[in-house]
Amino acid sequence: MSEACGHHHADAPPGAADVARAMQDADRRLTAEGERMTPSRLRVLELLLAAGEPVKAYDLIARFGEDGQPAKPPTVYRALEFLERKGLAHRIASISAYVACTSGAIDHAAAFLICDCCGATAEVSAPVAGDLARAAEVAGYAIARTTIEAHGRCPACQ
Amino acid sequence: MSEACGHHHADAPPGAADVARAMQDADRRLTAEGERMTPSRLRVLELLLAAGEPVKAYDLIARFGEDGQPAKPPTVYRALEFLERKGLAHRIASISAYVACTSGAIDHAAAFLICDCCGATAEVSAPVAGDLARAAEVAGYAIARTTIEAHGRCPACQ
DNA sequence: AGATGTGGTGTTATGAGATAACATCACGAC
DNA sequence: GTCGTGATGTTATCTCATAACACCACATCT
Repeated sequence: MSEACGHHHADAPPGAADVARAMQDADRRLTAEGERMTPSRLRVLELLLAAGEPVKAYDLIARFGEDGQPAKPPTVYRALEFLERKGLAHRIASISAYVACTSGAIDHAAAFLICDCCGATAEVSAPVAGDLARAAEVAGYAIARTTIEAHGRCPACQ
Repeated sequence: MSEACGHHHADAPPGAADVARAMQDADRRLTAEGERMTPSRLRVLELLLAAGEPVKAYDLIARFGEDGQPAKPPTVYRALEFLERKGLAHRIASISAYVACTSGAIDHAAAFLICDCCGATAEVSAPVAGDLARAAEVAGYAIARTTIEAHGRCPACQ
């Protein structure tokens, strides 16, 4: 996740208690909606939450087994697709990575600030809806979803 | 480039004269800047301009030779990197495709409206700079470049 | 002219990201 | 209990992108 600035310094990852709480919240919410929070889906969510920063799919695959056994790619990609569909995770296209959603809102258009130095990301909720929606209206497009990713340096890396 | 809507209808591609003119403009401008507009670079630019919509890298590779001979991947990826660096092309991360720049401005932050049905795209210039810049400032991030891509349906596909 | 530095190209090979296809399984509804 | 639906396991493959290294073109300096 890091680049040429020489000093690596990711955010402190969330503690195990935070991860467990977020997982329980998600589990309860989705189960109430009639969705199936299966072990694979919970495990991928756990890995994303524990990382606290964007993670590559193949890193998830490698970390999947408790005992160091990797998962098969479709196992993880299917879980990611589910989590993304349910608003628990986001794909960051510009770096081909995935991150747990840190916004309380569901069904939200997310935007990301991504540090090219240390890999930290900040999720900011839909700061651009107004402008972009206006541009789309002028052009006659009906927008279904957006990918908004800003790259640069986080406060610590400047 | 198209999806499940059943009716395929890309924009009419630009005519050969338009392509030739755009290539000459780019050639003159960059040559004046001391850059080398080599045959590979011109060819990739030509393919992008002629397509008039986002093109996958391996489609460019396949179409590269006049006689149907494909290029080697690095040839095309190097040209794309150059064209993107010079503001003549953009990568659209959410669909892993490349498109010729249709904005007159150089050094601009581009945003795209992408039709998931027919693959048409509209480049709109940095409609979001204000909002996103504000969010970045609040979070303390120094932004260097942005990826802004909105997916949905173009007027013709609705 | 000859030396040399920089940037571009050709080529081989491989790494990284993602999905197709098909068999099997779990579970609720009827 | 059988049937449909959605999840999973498994194999294989496809797509996207780059590393590494040799060689070449061209400008510049002496």
